[in-house]
Amino acid sequence: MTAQRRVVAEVLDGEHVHLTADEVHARAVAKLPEISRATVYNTLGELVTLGEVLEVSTDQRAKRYDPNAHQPHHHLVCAQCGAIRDVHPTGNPLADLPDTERFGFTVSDVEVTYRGVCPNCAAA
Amino acid sequence: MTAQRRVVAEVLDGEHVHLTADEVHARAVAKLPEISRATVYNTLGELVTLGEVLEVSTDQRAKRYDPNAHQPHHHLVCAQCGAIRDVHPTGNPLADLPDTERFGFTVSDVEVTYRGVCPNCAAA
DNA sequence: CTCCATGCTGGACAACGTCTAAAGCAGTCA
DNA sequence: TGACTGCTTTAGACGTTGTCCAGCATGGAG
Repeated sequence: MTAQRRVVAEVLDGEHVHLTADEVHARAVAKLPEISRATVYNTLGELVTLGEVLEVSTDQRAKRYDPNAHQPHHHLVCAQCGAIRDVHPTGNPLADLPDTERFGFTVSDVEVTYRGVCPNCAAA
Repeated sequence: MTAQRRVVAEVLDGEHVHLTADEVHARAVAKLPEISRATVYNTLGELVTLGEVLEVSTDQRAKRYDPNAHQPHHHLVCAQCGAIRDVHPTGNPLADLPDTERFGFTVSDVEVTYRGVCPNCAAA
């Protein structure tokens, strides 16, 4: 546990939104000016490997990091502004995939992304 | 309808796999050597707008283009080799999102991505 | 034939992420 | 204490993917 890793962890812990790697870097620099981009990427990668943080890619521009890794949830994305909310649908999509549709895969995870327009963008 | 657009459409029609933009470009060049990358991107973008082709992003490296746009389906991705299969789960995930979880969004679409390990990678 | 609109081309550019060589910074062991 | 060892960080180069733009080609209208 180095100063750099602590700062990255603090940034993610403090902000309960879905930050991009660059946003994490920007906030980390505010706390520790000499931290480098590579370190932020490395640390984020380690946190993902450890299961402390989830990688989410709702658009294909930049990965986002979700500190809420311990409670399973899915995402609702505004198609216009890109805002992301965590949502908790009922039902279990894993159970909705019959064996005949698994093609021999060992299926371990499902990711559900709802897309729509948020109230802000709808008003504009 | 120009020669370039025809070639892009042919590539997508001929290959029932999920190609990246660069793969589409490579195959298009084989049929029409002077086609440029920008044209492929433009044409793919138009096809997506027209609803003829779906944009899929299962990894965050490159968008993939799915010619099977007219039948709703979801995707099963191998976490190791990246292979993609179309799947048709039972149930309707849209109905699984209660109003209290919509936060005022107008939800129009759901994308479900199953992740696992394909038989090939499991054997290796 | 000339003009005009449209589309194509090639290359520059931008965003995002990864890699590498070198330096820093503990601990360990004599 | 001083050298050794291994891990981390740094800065920047690099690669990939995608977008933009200025100029050229093409084909139809008048």
